[in-house]
Amino acid sequence: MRISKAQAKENRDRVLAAAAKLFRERGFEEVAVGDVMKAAGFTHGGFYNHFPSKQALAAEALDSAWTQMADERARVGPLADLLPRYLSKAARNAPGQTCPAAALAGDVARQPPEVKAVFADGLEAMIASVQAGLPDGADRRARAVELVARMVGALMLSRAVPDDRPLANELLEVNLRSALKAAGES
Amino acid sequence: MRISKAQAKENRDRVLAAAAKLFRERGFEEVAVGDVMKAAGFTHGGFYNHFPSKQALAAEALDSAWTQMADERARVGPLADLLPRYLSKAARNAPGQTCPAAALAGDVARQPPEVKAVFADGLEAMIASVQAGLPDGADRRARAVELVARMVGALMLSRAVPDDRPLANELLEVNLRSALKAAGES
DNA sequence: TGTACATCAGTGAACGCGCGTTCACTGATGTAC
DNA sequence: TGTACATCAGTGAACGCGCGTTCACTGATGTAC
Repeated sequence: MRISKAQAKENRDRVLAAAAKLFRERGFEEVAVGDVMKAAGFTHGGFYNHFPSKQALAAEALDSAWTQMADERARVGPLADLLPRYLSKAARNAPGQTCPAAALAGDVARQPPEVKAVFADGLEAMIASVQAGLPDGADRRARAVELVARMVGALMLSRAVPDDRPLANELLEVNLRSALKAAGES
Repeated sequence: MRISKAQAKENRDRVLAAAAKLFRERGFEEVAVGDVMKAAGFTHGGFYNHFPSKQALAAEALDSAWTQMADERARVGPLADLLPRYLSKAARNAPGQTCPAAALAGDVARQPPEVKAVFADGLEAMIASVQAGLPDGADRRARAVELVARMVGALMLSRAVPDDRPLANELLEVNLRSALKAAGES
């Protein structure tokens, strides 16, 4: 049955949203095209009406995840409000709805250039946004790059450590404290 | 043909070394048991004489990679010598021979608890080693945790960005500079 | 505005392929006597 | 020390399964007149 153009676009967006969530939760390879379509409420066959390949979906879904994260940055506002959310246990336990870098940097490193390019664009935007929230100074860009590396590293490592180890929370807390210090100096 | 016990152990070690390299290069899911055996010079069927499952290999290979990295830390010596190696283009391009955290943290986050435990042990050792190389002070452990998060984050992000973007090197250089500063203060 | 037909989003079966794992087999090593 | 036999590391075919992708089909939507 054919569907209205508006409906088709909405359905495509549902697929993309499901992919953005599932890929961050399980990684590119561990999510099947069928899983994404099922999560969006469809059967798998229709996938290729919207995307030429799974890899193309990966690139678009990554872009979509970055956009979602940029929207949240805009909504939350100041860096001092963002950091405690970014380095929280809640974020740790919800990779599907949080930073694409922390969820997918390892996977993206093994993806083709097109996917890496999308990743880099989103990361540049994140760095620029963090930079805008830092106190003035000649090395503000450098401080932003450092802070982003630390945020992403801390969240990733915390997720790779078993929940019940003190280290899992230590990574978040220690880095949050010093990140707030970096964001607060003026 | 049966093989001598010494030879069998040596063969097992060869499989483990191949796995430690391949898993870091391509991730757990993207490497087949057959790939590992072939890289070690065997056919795939004999794998189960040495390991009960691919997952068990993943845990052992991760442990092996951490040991290899700890050996290198011991060999290189002072933190000020280690940091320029860790955050180098050479390291960026050789995930199979460098830090397991930077190569596999994303994958490990989705692995069962046994694998996460091995990861956490290696990470604790790395933190302790970095801590020992830092200037004295009450918050030395915290500074070590921060530094490790930044090192791992910077290397991972650099690998996820296309080689030809300035950001790929900026991540390494900026973080190296400030890491050396953190290591040098006394 | 109404009619006839082309379009195309979604369905579900089917494809070829590579994966993790199993198995029967081989023959040198290890061991019981 | 020598002999007979059990052991077991390595081989390569085979297994069942899930994957990405293709395809014939359906029927409501879009469009030409």
